[in-house]
Amino acid sequence: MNEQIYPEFTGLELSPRKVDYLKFILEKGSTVKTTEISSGLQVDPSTTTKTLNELANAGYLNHIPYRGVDLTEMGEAYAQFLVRRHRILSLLLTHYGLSSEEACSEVSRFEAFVSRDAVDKICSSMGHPMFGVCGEISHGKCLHEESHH
Amino acid sequence: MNEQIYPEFTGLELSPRKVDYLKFILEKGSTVKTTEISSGLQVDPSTTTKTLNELANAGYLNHIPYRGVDLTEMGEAYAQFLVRRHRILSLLLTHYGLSSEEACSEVSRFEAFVSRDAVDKICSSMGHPMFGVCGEISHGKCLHEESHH
DNA sequence: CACTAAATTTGGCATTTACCCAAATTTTTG
DNA sequence: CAAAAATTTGGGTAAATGCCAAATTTAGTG
Repeated sequence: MNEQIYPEFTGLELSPRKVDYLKFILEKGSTVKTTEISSGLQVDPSTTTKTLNELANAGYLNHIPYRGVDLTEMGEAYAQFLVRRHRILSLLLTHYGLSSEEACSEVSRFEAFVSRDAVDKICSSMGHPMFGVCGEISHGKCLHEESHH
Repeated sequence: MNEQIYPEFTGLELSPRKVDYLKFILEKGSTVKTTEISSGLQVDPSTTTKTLNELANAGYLNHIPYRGVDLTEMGEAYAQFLVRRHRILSLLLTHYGLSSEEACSEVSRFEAFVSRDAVDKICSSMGHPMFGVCGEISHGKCLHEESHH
């Protein structure tokens, strides 16, 4: 019952790279330092700082300068969707002859452009699988939505 | 036996918008005028001219100024891939609870980032379907590739 | 505790994609 | 042929990404 308090989202609000940042931060759990992200995503620290600020201004992160970032409540809910999307789509592609690695890197290229609506439909059509090729799949939101019908 | 004369391509060489241009031009067949494209893609004619020049410089189109464009041999082969990719991916999504329209517009958003490798695998895994939700599917290249194994 | 090294942030720039507007230029047409 | 329609040019803008150099802050160490 956390799902309802955030405004609707389409899943298309973030650019590809910002999606990477949020997923990375969620997967690290807790506070993350600029350097961790820079080396994780292979970009210059100054680039990281700037992107982090944008994500913070948009409400996804709390950024304490020189200290690090962590997800806001909204950022966490959103990042959970991002990870679910990644996993559902990757799993889907493995059903069509792609290896886990291929599926994963393929999906990384386009996932930012797949809507939440589509993901939810795919997810329920697959029977809300619990495991994907890159980890466990959580279904907070998509299950809720269905019961609203 | 036209498929081999072009260099390998990954399917990722064109930006999303350029993909739209090529698909549009292929579907029009024959020579296309700037205005047709502008109104078809809903952009200013000057934008169209510029994009057309870029596609021509990259070898996909012949552009005769003030007259129009048509696909080079290479451009046509490439555009055929683009259309096949669009149709295969759209068809795929309709198997997961999306309507034809949803699938089509969803795919339009991300198709430019799906590799030819992935498309070929999906295509053969689906048994090279002949019809998609937005038209007939041609399999020039993907069938050839398989026999090369 | 001062000082240097490491981490972060700022400011300045560059590139790619995409687009628009206004002003030429070319083609078409009445 | 002259006005209208179509195209192209030239000049700009904005978002997304990312690097470098310089400044700032934090941390580690005698």
